[in-house]
Amino acid sequence: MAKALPKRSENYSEWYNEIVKRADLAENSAVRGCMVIKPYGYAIWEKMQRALDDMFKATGHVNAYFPLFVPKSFLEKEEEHAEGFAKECAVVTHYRLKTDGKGGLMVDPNAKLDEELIIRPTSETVIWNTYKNWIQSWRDLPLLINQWCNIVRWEMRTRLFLRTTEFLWQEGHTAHATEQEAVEETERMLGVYATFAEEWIALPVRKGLKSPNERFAGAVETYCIEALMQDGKALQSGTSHFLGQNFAKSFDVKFVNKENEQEFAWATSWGVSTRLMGALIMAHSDDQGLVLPPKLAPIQVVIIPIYKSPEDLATISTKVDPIVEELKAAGISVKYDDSDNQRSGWKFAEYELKGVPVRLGLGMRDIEAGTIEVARRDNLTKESRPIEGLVDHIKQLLDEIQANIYQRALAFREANTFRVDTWDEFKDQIEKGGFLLAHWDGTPETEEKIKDETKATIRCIPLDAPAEDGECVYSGAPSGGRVIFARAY
RNA sequence: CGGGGCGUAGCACAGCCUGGUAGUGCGCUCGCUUUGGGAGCGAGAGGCCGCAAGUUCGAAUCUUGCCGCCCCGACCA
Repeated sequence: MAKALPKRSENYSEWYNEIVKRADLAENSAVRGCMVIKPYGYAIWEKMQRALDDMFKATGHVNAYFPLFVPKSFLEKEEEHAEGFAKECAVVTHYRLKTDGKGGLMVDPNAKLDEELIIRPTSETVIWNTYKNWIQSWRDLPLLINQWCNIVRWEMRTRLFLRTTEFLWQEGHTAHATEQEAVEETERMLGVYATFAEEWIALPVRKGLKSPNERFAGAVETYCIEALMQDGKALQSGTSHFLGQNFAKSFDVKFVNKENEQEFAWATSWGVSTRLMGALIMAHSDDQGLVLPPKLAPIQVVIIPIYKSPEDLATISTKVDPIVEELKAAGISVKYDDSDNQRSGWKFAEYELKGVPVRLGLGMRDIEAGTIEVARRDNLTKESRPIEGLVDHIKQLLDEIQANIYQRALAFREANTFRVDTWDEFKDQIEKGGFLLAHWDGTPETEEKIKDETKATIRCIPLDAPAEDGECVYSGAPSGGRVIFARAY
């Protein structure tokens, strides 16, 4: 018997790593900090990409592609941006190798680049350098572009999907004629991310603003969605930045407005990454493995035959084939696993590990009775029901599972969101995890001290927070509303 | 870059302290029996014990150096 997964409650981090590995999502590569996304994991990512891309298109965006390399001089143009990213950049300094005469290779010292190239940690600079040529008049605006690509951030420590040296993401970069339009775009895309998280990943998120400390380097305002994982830690799942005119000024992107005046363009940028895969895994999975929301499952329904002889299998297959066809015709992705190299019990466990939302089991006993076994991954229940009307039932069931895992995650978050009013309560509760709603005096100093003492950061200032007078949980200074504190990934 | 740990079969590990023929489980191959929740029994195949030097009659084991990986911190989506 294969080794059981570590228990979620005992060693969350090991449990997470095992699921990633055993469900065939990804593995560490031989390259430092980089990950190999395996076909099954990539299939889920592709579904995310497709859904997001449709949402971007529906909001007027188009895709394009910009270079991987950022000349150093580009990166240094926006001062805060440069400072924020300087510490985590991979730098290309040479363009050629040569043989060293001992069977190895060495960097050719004669092939030093005049200007170093940074492997993009994000593309604001390359893109705004290009936008300079694309934007002349208010008629060129808004410019609504997205790119799907890889980026590199040289982090000290990495974790599969949550933080890898290289990762996949999309980054939207838009230019607008007015501040208001840009702010609206920033908020619109935050809304798109929240909708995607909730409707597709079944992940409830809190929308909010980052505190100045946590703001994106070079942004005027950073909006984010924050989710709560099952171990009580927060995961920043997407960000949308209002960049003001910072990049337009740095890259001299001016347009002539309707009043015939020169004006700097207003910018936004927004991104989500393969980190969403980490969110998906951590939010829903259990001690049996991954739990996939039906909308993102590469295989929504798996059918497993239970048989003793090849003759039985043939009989079962005759019964299964039309079911497969009907499910496909209904737009449901289905796999009939009639492979003969594993026993049915093994297959049950395997597809549970991989998070397949619905499993159908069909054996000779069912054939005599005209029934089929329907098992749900989300709550691990199963029932025997007539084959009659199966497809409609499954359609409904998939919707129900999607809704159920969302509700479950929401209930978890609500049960782990606490209003905290004293510093003692704060210190006590932060050890147990969860979102802490507390008053904050609005100063970076207080935020920093809280972080030093408890490792908790302000995840966001919620957009829907009601105004509420109170006293800062740390300093006692007056505060106009509660913010969300948590320990974060 | 600091603090800890680990490199032995495809994978997970024991053996090391106290030097003496290379082990276990999973997986793999073959056979028989099984098959409604990760099958059982039997027989096999598979190793430069991370690399290098040293000590010794003899090193997986002791010593030194190097390389690699993991965990914890600093960094961070």
